[in-house]
Amino acid sequence: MAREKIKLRKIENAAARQVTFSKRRQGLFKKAQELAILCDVDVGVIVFSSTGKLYEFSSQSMSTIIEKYQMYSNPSVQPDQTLKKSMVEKSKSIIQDNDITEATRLLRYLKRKNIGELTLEDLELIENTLENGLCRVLEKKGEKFMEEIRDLQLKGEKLTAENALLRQQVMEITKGKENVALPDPIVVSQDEWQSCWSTSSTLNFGEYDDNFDTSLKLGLPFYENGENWHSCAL
Amino acid sequence: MAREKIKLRKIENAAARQVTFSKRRQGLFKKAQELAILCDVDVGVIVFSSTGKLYEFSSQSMSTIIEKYQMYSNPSVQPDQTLKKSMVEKSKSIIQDNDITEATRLLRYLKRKNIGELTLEDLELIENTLENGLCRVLEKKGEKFMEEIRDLQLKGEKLTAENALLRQQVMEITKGKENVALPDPIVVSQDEWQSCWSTSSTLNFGEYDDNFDTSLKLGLPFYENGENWHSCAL
DNA sequence: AGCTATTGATAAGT
DNA sequence: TACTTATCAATAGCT
Repeated sequence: MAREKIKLRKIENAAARQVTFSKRRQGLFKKAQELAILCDVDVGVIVFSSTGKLYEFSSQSMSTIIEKYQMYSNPSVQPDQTLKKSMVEKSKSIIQDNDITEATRLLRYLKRKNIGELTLEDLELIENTLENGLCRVLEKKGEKFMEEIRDLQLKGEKLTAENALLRQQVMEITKGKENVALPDPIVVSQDEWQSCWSTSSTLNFGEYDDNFDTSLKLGLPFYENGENWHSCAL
Repeated sequence: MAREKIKLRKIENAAARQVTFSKRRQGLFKKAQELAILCDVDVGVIVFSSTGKLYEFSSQSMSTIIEKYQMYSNPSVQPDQTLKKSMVEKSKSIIQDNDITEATRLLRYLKRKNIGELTLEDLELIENTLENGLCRVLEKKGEKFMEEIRDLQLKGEKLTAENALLRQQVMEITKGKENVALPDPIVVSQDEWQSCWSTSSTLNFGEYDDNFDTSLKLGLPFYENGENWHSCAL
């Protein structure tokens, strides 16, 4: 945000990176401070430099904030019984979301139509779809998806933790009591749990991608090699 | 920083304060994100609204950062062991899929360009994108996402079942032995588990999104409006 | 939710 | 390392 726009990616020059780190860290803390005061909220910011050094800002005490955070994200509750059967159904209905369906239908229509035959109406339809439908919907979907996944992750963590605790209890109780017959617990190993992510890595279309538009905000040219794209203001 | 300068003190008007809170919270998270990427550092931000609602951003997993923080400020305490920390990262990479990025970049461009100015070349590009990229990719992406979620669900079910079994074991063993002292298990209730579909409770970034689109399908790239790692890329 | 006039943050340069 | 300044980015007040 200054003499030149910079791309949102790791600054390679170490010195420059250090300078930027100082400046932006200050800026971030200032913003946090302002947010806390203006809006009367609690804010905590933790930064670990690449060398492992800790920088922090908090409107109140950091430990208080962390405590609150942990209480919030790890509330202990009541025992459970059944499983969550409705989830799959939920998933299904989710997938056939209306807006997406509409948008996809449009796109399919466009695909069939000869490109030369597109009318202005078609184009406006495209734009409207993109503008009012797809973009926002997809955006929300991305967010929502991430929330769902993170939520599931949290639940999984809790369950795993509880699981470990329970298993430990059983171990302790039965210590030295080989006469106590117990059914083998169904165990989901941590490996298996984690594998649900590593197996899905094959589902990743690309690796970490440098082509990714990391420029700050809008305004970068788009398809830098295609001459007819140069003029576009994203 | 706008039409008028404001004083650095609590905004008295509740409505205005709420609006500012939304805007600046987004801004703060964006700044945090930029700092993390540009300077290759770990950043965690926790915000508690005055109503007690949690908002957070973290470049890695928040629990990792908090662990590090506690280790740093209290080296004697060895924090609990690693759960699936890489999952959030994985999620991020999933969201940053390449094809999607390309396709949505095109759409973003189209959104800005005056519809009348589209050249034939543009139109061909649209078609190609739609034909080869968007539809198929988005579909695939939706599937993948669902797979991820289903996978997590399965793991969760297994864990839940195992927990129930373990708890039963503990109950039986300790039956009539009130002298056996056991820590209370951390339990995730069914309600809570299910609620991960109906609410975005703990990790919700939006404020009053009653019209929030609960449908899910596609995850889209990354970073534009300052939402942390999920956002519109169109 | 969008839209701008302004203020604020900051990348380079000194 | 700190200061300066041209630019880019965030956002306050409105609609």
